[in-house]
Amino acid sequence: MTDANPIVSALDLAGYRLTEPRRAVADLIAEQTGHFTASELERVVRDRRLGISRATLFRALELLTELGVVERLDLPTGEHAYVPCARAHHHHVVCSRCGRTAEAEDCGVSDAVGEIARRTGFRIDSHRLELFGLCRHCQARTTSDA
Amino acid sequence: MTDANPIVSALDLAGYRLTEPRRAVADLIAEQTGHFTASELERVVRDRRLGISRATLFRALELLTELGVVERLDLPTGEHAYVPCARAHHHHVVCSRCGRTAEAEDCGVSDAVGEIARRTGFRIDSHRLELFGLCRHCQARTTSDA
DNA sequence: GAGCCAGTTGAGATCGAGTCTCGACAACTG
DNA sequence: CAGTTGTCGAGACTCGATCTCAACTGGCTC
Repeated sequence: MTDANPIVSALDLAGYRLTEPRRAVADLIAEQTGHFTASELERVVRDRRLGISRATLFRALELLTELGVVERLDLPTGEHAYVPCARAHHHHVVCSRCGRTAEAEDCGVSDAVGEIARRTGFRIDSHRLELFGLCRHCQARTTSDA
Repeated sequence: MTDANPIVSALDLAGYRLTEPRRAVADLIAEQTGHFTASELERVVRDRRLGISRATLFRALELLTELGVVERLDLPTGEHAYVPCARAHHHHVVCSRCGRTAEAEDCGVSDAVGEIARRTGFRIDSHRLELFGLCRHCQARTTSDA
């Protein structure tokens, strides 16, 4: 089987060894539709008896974060979560009901950042914008539910 | 002594007891110029023999966060930090060298957020923008240093 | 000023995410 | 196919944060 999983290819391209555990983690991540926490993955690993240790899981996540194929974000609760994503700079919109995420491009954010830099006198090197709300699907459900 | 410390007044107004430990924590926070982590505060408490337990410190921080007089933010390193701040919605600019923070008002961010909502179809309820860079002071020092 | 009582506190156990160590193992190279 | 070396697994460890529960105290009442 040629690897259909782009995460695996990313590892390969970056010159990392394609080990069994890494493939497994890559597959797990690839099947996530929204954000996920390390402990969620951990549970899946345990349930499916994939035999991947916690250390390896964290190492894989760290590696993939470095490669830019997943991104770490902070939920309003203070939890750390991960989202699979593309390399370019963008922002994440997280559904607080179902956990679905969407990526949003700049949309004028960098203009705002420039304006903030001007007003505060700071030289802004990086920024992080995280958005929380309801996805289309959950909005519809809320209207009919409540 | 009438309490000059606005954090103490905020506690009072919200109907919480003005206990010795809370006053002490409020004072500590009031003297911070930038962001600070819970463990930094913890060290200060220990150094000054204020006799405040960790649990109390965390409880006070939680309470003050709830009241909106401090805000919790996530540093790029993944650490949790706090900044004293006003109640209105705004964003924090953090100097990655010295830790100074500035508050930035909207500056067009909410327009961008609206645009993102439109494009993704999400109903955005809240967002968090954190900016990292160098403050004026550290920019000057960098230029002369390097 | 004394007494009462719910809200708070302190000490320390506990939790839980994440990291580290180190011997064993397996992926790529020639 | 053997060697090199990157990676893995198990489990101890770290450390931020939370919880428990008995003791205490701030603020109200009289």
